[in-house]
Amino acid sequence: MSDRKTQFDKALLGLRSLVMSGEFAGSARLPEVALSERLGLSRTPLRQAMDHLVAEGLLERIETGGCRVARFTLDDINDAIELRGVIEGTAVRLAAERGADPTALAEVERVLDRIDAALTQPDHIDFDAYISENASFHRLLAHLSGSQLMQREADRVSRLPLASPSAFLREQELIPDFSASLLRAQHQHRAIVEAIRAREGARAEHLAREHARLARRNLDYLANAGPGVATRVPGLSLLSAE
Amino acid sequence: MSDRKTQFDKALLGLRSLVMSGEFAGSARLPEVALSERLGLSRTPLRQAMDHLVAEGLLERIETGGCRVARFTLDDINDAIELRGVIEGTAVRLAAERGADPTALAEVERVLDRIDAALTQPDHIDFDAYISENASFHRLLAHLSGSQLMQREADRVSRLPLASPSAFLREQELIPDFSASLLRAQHQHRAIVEAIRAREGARAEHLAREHARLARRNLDYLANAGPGVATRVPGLSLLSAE
DNA sequence: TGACAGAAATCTGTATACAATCTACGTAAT
DNA sequence: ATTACGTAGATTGTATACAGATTTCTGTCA
Repeated sequence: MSDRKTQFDKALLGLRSLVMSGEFAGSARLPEVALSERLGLSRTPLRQAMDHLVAEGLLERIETGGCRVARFTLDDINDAIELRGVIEGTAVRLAAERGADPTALAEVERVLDRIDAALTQPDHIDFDAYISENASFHRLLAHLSGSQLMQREADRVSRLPLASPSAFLREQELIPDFSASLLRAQHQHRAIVEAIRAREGARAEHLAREHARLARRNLDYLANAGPGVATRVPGLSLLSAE
Repeated sequence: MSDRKTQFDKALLGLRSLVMSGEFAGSARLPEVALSERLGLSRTPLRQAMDHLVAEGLLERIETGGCRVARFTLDDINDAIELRGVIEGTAVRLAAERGADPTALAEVERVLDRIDAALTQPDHIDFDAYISENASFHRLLAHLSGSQLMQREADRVSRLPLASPSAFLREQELIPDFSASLLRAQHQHRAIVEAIRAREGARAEHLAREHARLARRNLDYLANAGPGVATRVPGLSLLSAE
């Protein structure tokens, strides 16, 4: 079965969340024995997980051996978001150019309907639903290209630290005009799908790029919102002062 | 020292070249013990290397355990080349928009001069020099953006199977009009740098995308050139019939 | 007091041992 | 003949042991 939890999976999830929590955010080396004991497994799967996170960019190798938590500037994260926009943009352009599978398109629109439902309840936006459906939308979007590679790379770039489409969605109460921004985002969602249907590749690409920029606004705001916020947004503590 | 050859490095290089040679191209599982003995190391660094090649896309995991050599369609490789064009295009666009470091720009132009020198000798094109300088050019190009992330990702996408800027350069004698194509490529190189200097981001981006398309032409030709060629071009034997 | 050398302790990279799982083959039943 | 099943062998995932390198600590000397 593919959903069998292996020790490596445990190590990966556990280590990632430990790192994102900021507990090891200094530039010290990650101690393998201590971590493996803490996670309840041996060094072998832990080191596997460390390799994986180095590839993801969350950790960086130390010349003399071992890893440390990587540090990011605001520019780094903005670049990562930009790159996500570019790759998602390419996926939707290819979907438009090559023609998307109607079944997949229909499924995307069902997701968009559910997002509408989450947003249009007056006085009560269902944030949890939005977050989960938004993630689905972005996953399905890459799928529309019909290219396994695009799907994989879009997925990958979303895992870059703080570049995910959902990175800042949990911080509703911290960001001003947040629900207005969600409505704008959903409008862009619709426009992207419309462009794909109309085989307007360039338009779809530009829309996807612009869509990613919404995350930059939120990031910039949170980064300047003072130190108290850093501890509440997972991963934000990895931001170095420049 | 960072140039200390570790067992993992040996495993990575050895395994990659074994896989690219096509010897294991069937869909059978890669036997770890046999491979580790053959490469003269233990299973630990070998498995590390396998993880790395899975992330690179050269191997794929098997549900029930272990890895096999991934198989590619022509479409897969064309997508990889397209993606390389997109990412290199983004890097040069950012370089143009943000302004490239003059020192780095000067170095890029020195490389271009050396490519000219390799190409303009009548009756004798220095292919080896071209290959090496071309690789330098592409590496430096990503560097111009000033973004570490772009550099890393451009590097990464060049390692996708058969998507590297140099993937088909060694097959000069197999491809018709090859030297003409090299001249065209160099013309595009110059234009890209010119666009960066002029801060013409969109132009730089489009040029880089178009530049990547040159590789697609070569790929399409080699893929249809019959079975004899597959054994001569490293990695081409991984192409599945569709 | 500060710098430096050397030794002790710690830690990583690698090899190997082990257990759970998968694969393959052979046997039996339909 | 073909399918189901069970067992034996092989193979992976994981833990642990070990050696070399690195960091840290301590004591000495300037």
